[in-house]
Amino acid sequence: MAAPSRVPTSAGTSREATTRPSSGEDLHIAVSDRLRAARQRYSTGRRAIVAVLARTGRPVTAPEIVAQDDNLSVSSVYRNLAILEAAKVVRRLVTQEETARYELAEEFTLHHHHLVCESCGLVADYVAPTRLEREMSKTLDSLRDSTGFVPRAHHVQILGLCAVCRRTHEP
Amino acid sequence: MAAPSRVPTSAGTSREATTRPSSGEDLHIAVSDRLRAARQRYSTGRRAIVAVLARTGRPVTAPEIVAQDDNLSVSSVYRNLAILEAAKVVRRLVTQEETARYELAEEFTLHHHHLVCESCGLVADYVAPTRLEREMSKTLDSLRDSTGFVPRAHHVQILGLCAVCRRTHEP
DNA sequence: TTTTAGATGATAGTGAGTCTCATTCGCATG
DNA sequence: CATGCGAATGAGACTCACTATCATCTAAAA
Repeated sequence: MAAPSRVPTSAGTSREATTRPSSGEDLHIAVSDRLRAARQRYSTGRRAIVAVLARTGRPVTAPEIVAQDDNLSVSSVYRNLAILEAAKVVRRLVTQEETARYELAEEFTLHHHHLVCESCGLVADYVAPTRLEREMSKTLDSLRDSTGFVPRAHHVQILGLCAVCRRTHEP
Repeated sequence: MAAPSRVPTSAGTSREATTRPSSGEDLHIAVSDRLRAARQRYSTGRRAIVAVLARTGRPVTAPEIVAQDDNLSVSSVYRNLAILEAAKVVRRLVTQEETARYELAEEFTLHHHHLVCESCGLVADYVAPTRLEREMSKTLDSLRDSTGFVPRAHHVQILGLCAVCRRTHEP
């Protein structure tokens, strides 16, 4: 498949659009607190992973993280991503491609969804209109009431063609 | 992870809820037409795969398909699933688990989304309220207009606890 | 019946993700 | 400062979903 490593400005969402001002040292302090609450240390390797996630500003794969920092080993990255996910610091998400992607948890960003380009694999953040989110909340409430399923989170993927591929490749 | 092979009645959606009356021989005729349009044959193996998908009524993995029919080989199942997907007969979807799942395309079912149980991995079909779908359509329209991204499809995953796991396991 | 394109399946290969375990780090004591 | 100890690390073996190869087989057309 094509390399999905491109800046997501094409989809109209700017790189920092979904990142709160807690981007700098505040982020690391907040993450540290959260890990301490989970009785986990904020080690150098974990800090490096969080730094990559914050710097990139869009979901990245584990191999990409390893490639971006020579000091990170494969096994440690996977182990620490699992720990960070359990501590609700990062969120693991899957798209149509074969590799899982990771991003900072929504506490450190805005509630958002994803645009997935079916041609190049680009994954861009997308903040949905309030009206849609409101309707989604109502739906989840009634789902809980009318069935036994207890919703905890929802995730919308919008598949299509990003602006670049639309011009470049297909009609 | 837990075995995700259980009947989805627990989530309030019955097994056939998302399958149109074209379940019987009509289904195979429609699929045959679609394959012919794609210049592909409706071979025995492909018919067997479609039969499994229609019979199961919820997304299944490739290994599950192989296990359900002794006459199917691994390589043929994967090859034919790819061909059926290209011909828009089946749809490939991914969840939080590591394995991809396949279901009949929406032309042969109703437009629906998925409830994913975070405890046992169950994936159940879910038909959303009209109001939500209407709001989603509006959102996609404005997305197309305001950004360069051209939406082609959307997919909602609702993560949570199914009725069974809610009673059995966690509080 | 012959031809031939397409379908099949055994098998080897790829790569993401996991497990193991010996080593090292970091923090807290004596 | 030294020592101890649990947690973190990383190299590498391993698992498994998925793909590529290729010889064989099937079935539609001539």
